Amino acid sequence: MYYKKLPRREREKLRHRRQMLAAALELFSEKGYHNVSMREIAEKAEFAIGTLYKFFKNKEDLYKALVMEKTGEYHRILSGVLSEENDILTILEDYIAAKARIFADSIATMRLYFAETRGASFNIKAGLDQDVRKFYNELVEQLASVLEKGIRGNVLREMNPYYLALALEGLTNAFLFCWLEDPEQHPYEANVSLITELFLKGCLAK
Amino acid sequence: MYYKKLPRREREKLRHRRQMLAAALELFSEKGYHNVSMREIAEKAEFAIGTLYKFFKNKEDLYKALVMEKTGEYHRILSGVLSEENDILTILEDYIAAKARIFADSIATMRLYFAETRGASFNIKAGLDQDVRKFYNELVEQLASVLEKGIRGNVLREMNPYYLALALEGLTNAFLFCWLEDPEQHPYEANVSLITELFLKGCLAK
DNA sequence: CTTATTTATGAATAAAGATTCACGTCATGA
DNA sequence: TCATGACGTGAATCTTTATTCATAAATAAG
Repeated sequence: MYYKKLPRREREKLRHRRQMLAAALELFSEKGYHNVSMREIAEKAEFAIGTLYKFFKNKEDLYKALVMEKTGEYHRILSGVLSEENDILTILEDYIAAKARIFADSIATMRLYFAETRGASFNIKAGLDQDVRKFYNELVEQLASVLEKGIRGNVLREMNPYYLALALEGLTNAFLFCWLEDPEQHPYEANVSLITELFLKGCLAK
Repeated sequence: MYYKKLPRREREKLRHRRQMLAAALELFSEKGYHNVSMREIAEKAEFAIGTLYKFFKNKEDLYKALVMEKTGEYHRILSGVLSEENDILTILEDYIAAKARIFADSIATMRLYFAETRGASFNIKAGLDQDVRKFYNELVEQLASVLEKGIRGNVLREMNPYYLALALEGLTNAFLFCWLEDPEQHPYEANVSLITELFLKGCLAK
């Protein structure tokens, strides 16, 4: 384990950095990029403004670091699920459930994540935009290739796998948004099987 | 026709107001609320800043007027489709297609609309948020009640109609977003039937 | 203990942008 | 033609932040 080797000073520095990012996450996800000031972040993290600037070149840099870090985590998990050796249907259910778990773990991150990937990425000038999109597109592509395998194996019917992936994303996201707005009224976990069913069999009677 | 009765002065005033809103729409939808200045809007509309403030109390007021106006239009159309006397399947296809048409008509408005309803509404402090959400929720409820009719008529299978409406929204929105990002690569119109099929029959083989 | 180095601080600076308002300009009616 | 009120103007003001930097505190090295 690398971090054990690091001298105390270094470890502290990393911890401070994490604290700053945690404070920033909470604020950004609640109020959005432009409605949060560096002063606010500094106060919440219990550091001086100047200290923030020792760690991050500027506000955009801080934001980018935050989003990239969280996006990376998120995608690593989902990508892992999609790489399992299970059969398609199991993978799909796992994927849908994994999304639920990630959301449950950290609503704040999710808000941020969606603001970036789904909102027309108005929050920030440029640059980040591209990087996050890349992550997201990779995930959709990976999902598409899993679905394609299902199609080739005659488990799923013949259709454009990319669009199918898109559909699944749209479906799950709709429920996740709904859940975000009113967590106890619309629990996502409870709907995992509904989503799976709907995706596989549609809503037509019989 | 009311506007004919209005004295010329009044009509001009209304036209000016529209011009300002049009300029604002273009800018906001392209760069987002916080990255557009009142000066910019004034210049684009070819008025002085002071004039803008004669029409709108402040920036937020202008934004709100804009979003509410466009949201109203959008929902009036979709609500109309949902109120037709046709059978469920026809209504559904019409609905999906109507969404396509609206999007095609004005990408700018759509960006704005989604930034408000789907992005966690970071763009603006409050107030608007609620009003727009209300519009959106009404629409989903209306869609749900149409779907419910379909369920009662045994055309669709037994399930929570609200969640079904949610699913359809998610599905269509995913494709619309995709189209927004790359209009010629992923034409939405071309996918209307794919969406309908998928929604009704799912993707399971046989 | 002294010096050097690294890290933390927050008052001061600078820039951006929202909002105001005292003043022109134009149309209307007497 | 002149008076009046509605409309339009944009320089000046007022706020709000992002960002810098001289200084202090903490830590490590000798």
